[in-house]
Amino acid sequence: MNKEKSPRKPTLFEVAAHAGVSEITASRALRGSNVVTPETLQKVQEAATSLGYLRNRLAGALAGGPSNQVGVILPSLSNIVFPDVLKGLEDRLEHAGFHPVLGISNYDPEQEEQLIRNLLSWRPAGLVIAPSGMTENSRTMLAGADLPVVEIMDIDTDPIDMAVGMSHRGAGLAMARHLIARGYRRFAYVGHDIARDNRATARLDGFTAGLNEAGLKMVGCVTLVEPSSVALGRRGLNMLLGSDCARPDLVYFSNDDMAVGGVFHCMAVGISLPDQLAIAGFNGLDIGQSLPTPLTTTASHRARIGETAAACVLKRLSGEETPRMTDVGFTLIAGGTS
Amino acid sequence: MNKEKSPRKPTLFEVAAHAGVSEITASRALRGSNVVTPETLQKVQEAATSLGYLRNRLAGALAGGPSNQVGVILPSLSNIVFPDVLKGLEDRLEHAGFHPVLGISNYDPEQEEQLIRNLLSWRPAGLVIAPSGMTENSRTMLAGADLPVVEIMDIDTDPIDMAVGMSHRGAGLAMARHLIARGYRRFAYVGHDIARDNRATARLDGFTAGLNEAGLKMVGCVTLVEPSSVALGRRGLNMLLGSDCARPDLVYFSNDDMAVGGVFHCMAVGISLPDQLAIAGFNGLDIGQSLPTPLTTTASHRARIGETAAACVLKRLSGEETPRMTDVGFTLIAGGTS
DNA sequence: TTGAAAGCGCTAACAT
DNA sequence: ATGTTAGCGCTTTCAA
Repeated sequence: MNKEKSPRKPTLFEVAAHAGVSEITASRALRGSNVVTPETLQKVQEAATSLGYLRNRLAGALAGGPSNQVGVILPSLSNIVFPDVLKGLEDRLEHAGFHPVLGISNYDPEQEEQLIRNLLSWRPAGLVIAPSGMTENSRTMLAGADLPVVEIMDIDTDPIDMAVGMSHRGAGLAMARHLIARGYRRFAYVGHDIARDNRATARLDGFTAGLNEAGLKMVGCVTLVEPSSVALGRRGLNMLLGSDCARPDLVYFSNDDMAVGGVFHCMAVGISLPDQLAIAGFNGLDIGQSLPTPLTTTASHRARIGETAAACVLKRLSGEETPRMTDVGFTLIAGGTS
Repeated sequence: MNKEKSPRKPTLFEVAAHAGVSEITASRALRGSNVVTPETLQKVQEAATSLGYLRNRLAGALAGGPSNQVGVILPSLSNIVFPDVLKGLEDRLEHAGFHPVLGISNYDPEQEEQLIRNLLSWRPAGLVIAPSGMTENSRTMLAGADLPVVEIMDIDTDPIDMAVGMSHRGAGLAMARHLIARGYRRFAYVGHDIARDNRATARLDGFTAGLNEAGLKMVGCVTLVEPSSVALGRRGLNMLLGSDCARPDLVYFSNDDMAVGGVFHCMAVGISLPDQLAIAGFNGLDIGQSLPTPLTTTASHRARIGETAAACVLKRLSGEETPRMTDVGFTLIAGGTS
């Protein structure tokens, strides 16, 4: 396969020759311009099909035509959160015939900078990024690149161009207030590698602020320097309860994966929820809501963030006005684990 | 932002002029050719930095330079399976400075064909695809495109160029044999939208074949025409047990998401696992293994499939020999739910 | 080690 | 409605 030296792919020139028109007419026809007559359109289409012509967008974009590529930089694909965002993005982009060109930064500003440089070198139509501590260079490149740039997930900081997301600090704060109103007083926290995930940090900040408002503070805290997972949450809760801190009445987890792990730990060792211990998470994943007792959590609208970000790029490209900030909000879910 | 008419980005020509060399020398320097002297290299790099030069790979690729884009077509991003594959792919590609350009086919052959056409029009260096019933046109385009093409997930059919995956039929068969050896006899199945997911179908085929070997057949079967999810598995098991089929002693689910839903249903209604009912899934997800009772399942090596596929593309590009078929295998996990 | 020439395949701009 | 001209910014020969 692919061994015989290919007889060079037909170009627009060949197609035009076969159809008996000029190159530019063939180009217009194939791109669906409405100035070509139906007859020429058909001739060109037939020529293209019979020759097996395949458009070369490299040349098209270089010559000043539009690109349909959108750079997308995400910190990770390890849990379902960013795939959900990507799904929303892809969905909306695909409807417009656009494609995401993907880069994963691993929460590393240096890698992120490298990715930005790399992706921009393809002259994409737009860029969507879930920032991981952008460097000065990163900001400069994006600000100077003259394309729509959407920073996603968080709206707690000022964006270079546009931002779509929610306030993670606000989510933590709302959850704290909700739980305090329900009567909980002795709070503990189980988190994952928080140094790199500043959105989790923002939630914890907000949560802590909520406790402070009521004159409370954490009675215990376990942070494990690993990526979040169900297994890690299970282990984390086990550590927390084994430590000599005051027995908490509610444990706030850095996200739902972790919280589900906490629920499983309780099931395994016979702690009854929510009487003996209450649990809250963040994200509103399917898995948490399908538990025998649905998880108390905050639903983040991940797919909607992706869709909205894509919409912002597309709108800007079509010359429409776009909001600088879009808050997709969050939804507190008062489940059965609290 | 982005409003002032941009003063046109500096091109290689500007960089070369600043460095006092020719365009081609600047090009060679910036691409890390080892024929330029260290002095010229430095001059060029300085010029590039001071001008804020950003390489244009559109032009580079059009002029015959290499592309570092790899088309990736997946059927879905809705559960963690394909993101895991994508993660493996991205990881390996990124190390080589390559980027996936993504398309989601939604298990639809027509969309898939459109995506192939679209992605190929960017003249990527390679293409990785989890096929969803490729059309004749799709096969023709891929066979004629003269680039490395890797079909992933399944190795039960003959690939156009290369294939990386596992035998889903074999996985179903192995699970059936294992369970029969453990003494189970009354099997039922709960599945999701199987018409579109032919890998799930292949597993079921294999599983059924295993039953046949032992002179057994399914005592019950529920198939719900929706994407798989924990919630759906829970619902599916509820329906199965409410139907008038013979009471099964083991339920095989179309995947782990579904199976975990089944486990949750049992927990909720007080069916004890595995005494009253046994459950088996497929994929070996973290969530299943973190259950109070770890799930019996077959681990698929998803990230490894992605990594291997990327490696195949990269190898082929560097002129090395590549295997036509790579079987990454699967691992049966005898958990506590059976 | 460096450079000059020639194009990659297409599209915008300006005719006609 | 169609065509002509002139590049887009780079890299591959081929030469010096």
